[in-house]
Amino acid sequence: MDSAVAREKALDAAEELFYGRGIRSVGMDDIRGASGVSLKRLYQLFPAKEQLVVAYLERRDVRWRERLTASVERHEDPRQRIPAVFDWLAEWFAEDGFRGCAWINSYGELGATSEGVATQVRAHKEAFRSYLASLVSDAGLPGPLTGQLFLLAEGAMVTAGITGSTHPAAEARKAAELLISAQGH
Amino acid sequence: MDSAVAREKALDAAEELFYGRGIRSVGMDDIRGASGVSLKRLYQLFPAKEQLVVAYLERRDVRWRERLTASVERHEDPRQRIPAVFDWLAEWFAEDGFRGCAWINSYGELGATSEGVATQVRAHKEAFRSYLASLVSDAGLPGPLTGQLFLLAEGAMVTAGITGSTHPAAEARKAAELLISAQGH
DNA sequence: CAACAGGGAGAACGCTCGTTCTCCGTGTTG
DNA sequence: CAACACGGAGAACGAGCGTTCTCCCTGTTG
Repeated sequence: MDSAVAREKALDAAEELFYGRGIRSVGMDDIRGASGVSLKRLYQLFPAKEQLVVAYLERRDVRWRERLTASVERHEDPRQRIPAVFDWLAEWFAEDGFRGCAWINSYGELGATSEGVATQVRAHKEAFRSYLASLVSDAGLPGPLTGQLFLLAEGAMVTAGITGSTHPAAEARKAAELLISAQGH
Repeated sequence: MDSAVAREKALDAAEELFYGRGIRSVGMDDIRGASGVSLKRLYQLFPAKEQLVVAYLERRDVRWRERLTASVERHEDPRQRIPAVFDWLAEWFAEDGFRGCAWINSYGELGATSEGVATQVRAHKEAFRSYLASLVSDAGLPGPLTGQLFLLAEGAMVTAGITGSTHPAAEARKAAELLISAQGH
């Protein structure tokens, strides 16, 4: 088995297990069992568990933002792209096995003890925020709206994760529209 | 040492350590060391670690909501009470050792594996939401505003926790005011 | 064929941790 | 004083886990 393939299999298993059960409750042996990648190979690819965790967060970040932008950019009109963010959140919340935001969860679990994890989480949130900023700017809306939309999105993710409902996405979308029409020129 | 006193000391230590470092990274022996309550006594008071965790979240919930309401209710005018929620969040975020919302963090860490913790978290968030609902209703504002304010507050807590800044509270307050004037009659 | 590099299975190691147990000292009660 | 309940200190136990090591098989190279 190719080294790149083993790496992907390991990350697939890591993503499913870490996201579904939390990071500390998943052992390296669980990763081996779920991925079929031997411990020896796992430790060649990721010399310590923390590096596997960071790699999991990194790959998920890339994919998550790709999915978001692909969905949002189906709309040509920059004014429609902001509500589309919340529509995509609703789709995400409805997925099987949704358990909240992987980065918020990881931060709650390891933010205080793992610098690598904390850094990944901050980078992901910063990237999301700056994507929102670009949407706000492209729509000709005032910059301070960005932070407000960001808070609504974060609140929706947390609340959907805790309650298991998709409704926060619609609530946040509605609030976003009101904020836009209150502040758009 | 009185049993009630030992219980409070144990909970004091639990609160400081669990909140500051995460729950799984704190051992019962750490609690003993920080509280001065022997292991024997700890296990008399809380037959398993999970029960100590739940008791920590319960006591913190009561105190957190007391502090919030005490601060909010210094304002007589029901219209001023909603912004006051966000002002109090700003004070909370500025406290030494602030590391985000204890319930969101606990949920990220243990929500998937501990039913007791998940239940506590949902109860706390439900209580907070229904307090907001009462403020909205007392101010004569439309019910759907509640969910929007709730999302702003949750987003602010998460973001303040991750970034270490108090600014999300002010952003959320500003957004809340705009939503109120957009929807107030 | 001979030598060897690579990798798999899984045992082993060392540490942490939740929980329980042992031993001992102290204070109280009759 | 005698008997005993209570609680503290900390050892002990058993499980889980991150990480490494051993042993063996297989395929490749000269």
